[in-house]
Amino acid sequence: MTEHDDHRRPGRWRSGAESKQRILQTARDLFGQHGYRGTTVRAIAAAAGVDPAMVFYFFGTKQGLFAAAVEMSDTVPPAIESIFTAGLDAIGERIVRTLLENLDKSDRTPLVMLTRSAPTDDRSETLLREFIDREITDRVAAMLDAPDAALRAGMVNVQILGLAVARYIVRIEPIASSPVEDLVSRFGPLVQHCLTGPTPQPVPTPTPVGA
Amino acid sequence: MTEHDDHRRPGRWRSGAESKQRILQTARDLFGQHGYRGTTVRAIAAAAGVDPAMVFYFFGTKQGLFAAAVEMSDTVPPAIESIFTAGLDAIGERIVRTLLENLDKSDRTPLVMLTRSAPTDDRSETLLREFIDREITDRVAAMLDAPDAALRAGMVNVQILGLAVARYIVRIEPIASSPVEDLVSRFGPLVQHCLTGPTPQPVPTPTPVGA
DNA sequence: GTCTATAATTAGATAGAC
DNA sequence: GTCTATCTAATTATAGAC
Repeated sequence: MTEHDDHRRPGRWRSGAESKQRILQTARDLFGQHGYRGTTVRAIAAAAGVDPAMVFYFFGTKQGLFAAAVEMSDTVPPAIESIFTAGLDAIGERIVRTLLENLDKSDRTPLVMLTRSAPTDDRSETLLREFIDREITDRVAAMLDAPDAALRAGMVNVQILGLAVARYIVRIEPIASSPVEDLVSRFGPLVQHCLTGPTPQPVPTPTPVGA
Repeated sequence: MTEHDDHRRPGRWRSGAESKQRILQTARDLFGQHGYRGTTVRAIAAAAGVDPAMVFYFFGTKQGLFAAAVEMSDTVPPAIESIFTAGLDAIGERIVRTLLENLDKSDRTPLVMLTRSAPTDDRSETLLREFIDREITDRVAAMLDAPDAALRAGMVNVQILGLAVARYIVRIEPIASSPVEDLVSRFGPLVQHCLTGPTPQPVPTPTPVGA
């Protein structure tokens, strides 16, 4: 809804590419709000102001549309790069801030779309796993040379997923409506500790069972 | 599948309650695996070995069945109590261990069912929010007298949700297949720090923007 | 490129026999 | 209580006119 190029060029560009873009944009919105199974092609078509048949004309199947909507990476890439090029110092803060700032301004981001879709759609589950591995785990693990690099990166994934789910999917308070900076000052150090903190002892307190 | 009372009492108990229980059990399994929208009444009936019509006979609607399956709290209650009755000491460990142990032995727990269903079903989203508030946030916040008690409890929610999603929904490695004790020794102190750690400064490093 | 059918399938839900 | 048959509505997807 934000920045629509509504000046329809009369001649050039045959005019079909415009509909395709509107469909994609709308698809990202709805998939991001209701997930894969919760979003119908008809709903997307209606919201985009086109005929349902056009969706299939452009993207073949619903899955094809979803795939196109997911890999449209017009938001994250440039921001993500700057996280890792600055080294391990204060990287926790940068991860949290970048995550929240990107997700706050548009919940039609791949991370949200996939997180909403994964629970009911097997293909989305795989896509989300791959997305997280490629975009986060691999980069984070590559910066560490500790033997437990994978586990530490996994802990960061837990923070990111937990934050995304609590703030954007389930909307739990006060996480859902806290200012970005508040969450950065809380979760930044936490993420930093996951990556560069000391390795904990196996079981400090065995916690005796029973009464 | 674990403990089925298969000795069908000939006369007493009319014999209908048995089917009802089988349906409920199966419903928890499937809702926990595929979420609300990803599970059909017919699939539940088939897996339970009964006719689809019986499901509606007992529970009226699909939503009714889901509600009944969710509020069947046969797993968590006793374990949850012991977490909070032992005070703030090592509570992080207890929270993480209890969570993982309960979820590991049956992913048909309310937490998983709701977390799988919430992203595509509005009613489940609300139910999950209420469940978390009632079962976790309120109890945790009540133990703290700090002014930021709500935020700290929210941070614990992020840990729990992130752990649940990463391990049971999206199955991200190495979180998905790490032994419980490994995760306890990692996330226990983390959760503890969320609750009893020092309050962080607003913005330690303002992170200058641009090049 | 765009739209009007319409096919093929599937899901939730009901009526009524047994 | 249990099952057969069925209704209704919605969905993905296709064929073909314009």
